Amino acid sequence: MLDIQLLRTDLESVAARLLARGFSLDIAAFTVLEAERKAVQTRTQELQAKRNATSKQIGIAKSKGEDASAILAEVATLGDELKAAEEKLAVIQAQMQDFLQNVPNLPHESVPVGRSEEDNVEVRKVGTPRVFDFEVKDHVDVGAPLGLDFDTGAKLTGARFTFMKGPMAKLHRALAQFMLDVQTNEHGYTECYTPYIVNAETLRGTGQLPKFEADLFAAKKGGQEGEGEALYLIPTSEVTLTNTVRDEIVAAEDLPIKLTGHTPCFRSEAGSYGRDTRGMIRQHQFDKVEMVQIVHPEKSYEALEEMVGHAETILQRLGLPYRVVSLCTGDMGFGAAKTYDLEVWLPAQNAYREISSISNCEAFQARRMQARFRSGQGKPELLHTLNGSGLAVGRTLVAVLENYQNADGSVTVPPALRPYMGGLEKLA
RNA sequence: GGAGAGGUGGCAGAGUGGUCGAAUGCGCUGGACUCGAAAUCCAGUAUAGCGGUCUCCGUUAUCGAGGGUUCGAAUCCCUCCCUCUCCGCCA
Repeated sequence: MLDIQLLRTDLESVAARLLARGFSLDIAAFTVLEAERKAVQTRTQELQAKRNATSKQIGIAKSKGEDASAILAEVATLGDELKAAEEKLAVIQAQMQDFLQNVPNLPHESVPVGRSEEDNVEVRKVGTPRVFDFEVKDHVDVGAPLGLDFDTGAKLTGARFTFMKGPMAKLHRALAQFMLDVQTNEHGYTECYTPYIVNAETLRGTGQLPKFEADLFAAKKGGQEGEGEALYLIPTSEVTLTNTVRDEIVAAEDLPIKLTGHTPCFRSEAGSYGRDTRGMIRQHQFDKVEMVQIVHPEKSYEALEEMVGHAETILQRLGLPYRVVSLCTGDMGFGAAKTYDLEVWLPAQNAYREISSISNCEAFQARRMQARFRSGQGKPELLHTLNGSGLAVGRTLVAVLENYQNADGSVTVPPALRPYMGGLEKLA
């Protein structure tokens, strides 16, 4: 959520900056709503003040044993107008809230301007794609004999669910543990175990709601019909890790807060049908090791670069070639002020594919969450929040299978993972 | 799932219709005392919003959340959420 103060004072330039990311701010609607708000709020508060003052006098009169009926008659006429004004104000404020909740974050000045993926800017390329002396198979074909089973996933649940067995399941677990160990032991993140099901307020905090409900899975208690608050499966543990500071005022000394966790992620991704239908690139359920940092506003861009490095470490240790891309204004997510994607080399696709996305949301989420910090005797200030994958486990598995495949159908275990695989060097 | 008790400021805890944004204690900040410290004393100490003559003044809202009764609600009524204790069940 943007600072409404900014919209009031600098509407035109906010609109211009949002246009760069393809969002057209309804200036007229805002202006009308804001004018109405001001008039109704002022009037409402006048009436409330009058009511409060009069009621107080009634109290004083009665306590002295005086007759209060004259004052009582005076305030009696206030009721209807006050009630109408309060109701109208509530409607306007709800409309304003709804308006603000649907406006995306402002892009940072360093973000390249562009319309789509095409306009993203490559920052650096690391590692050299391996040259194969045989015809490479994609991860579906490499994985099948090793326990990567899409048919069973489809039988149990439906399309875009995967079942893994034997070496595949073990490799998957090894990857997650390796990532978690690096982030906690070497990069200073605190390991967390979080709920996989959250309430709507939590999703509003990080910006998935109200705008992106169609991308989520909802859950209800067995046998329950409609009643009760809706709960949702987390689409990423950014949601749970970031919301730990919702409605909190943390001490400045406790910053930065660095959290990590390994969780499944559930995404219905309505609208992505037809894309990446083969294999486990795009699933309704996948695992991810997430990094979240909650920092002082002045430190957030420093933290962003640092987090990109934390994610890169994983790829480097696994010996996977990748590139770092700075997303353009048109390709960034709703809450991000700046985003870097890490794209890993997939030989079967002969392309780099997204494996991590690291964003600085500045105060966008913090404002929604009322997540603040206080230094000394100062006023509470909004924090900055950052999140990034370190990394997506499923896609990393895909990358390992494709990059480490051998002519005989076996897959070499990257040395970094061997301690997690009982020293195993090859999957066959 | 059954029975009961609760949710009040940074914390503890009082307040069952009226000058209550809320006693008191602790904590914290400033000051006095002191060579300095402790102790003691004095003062201050929530958040958000709105308006203005905008380092200040005025005003509104907030006592788990939402609704209701009332001129007036922390206090009464309804719904929901959460916590605790005991029993049951379960991993």
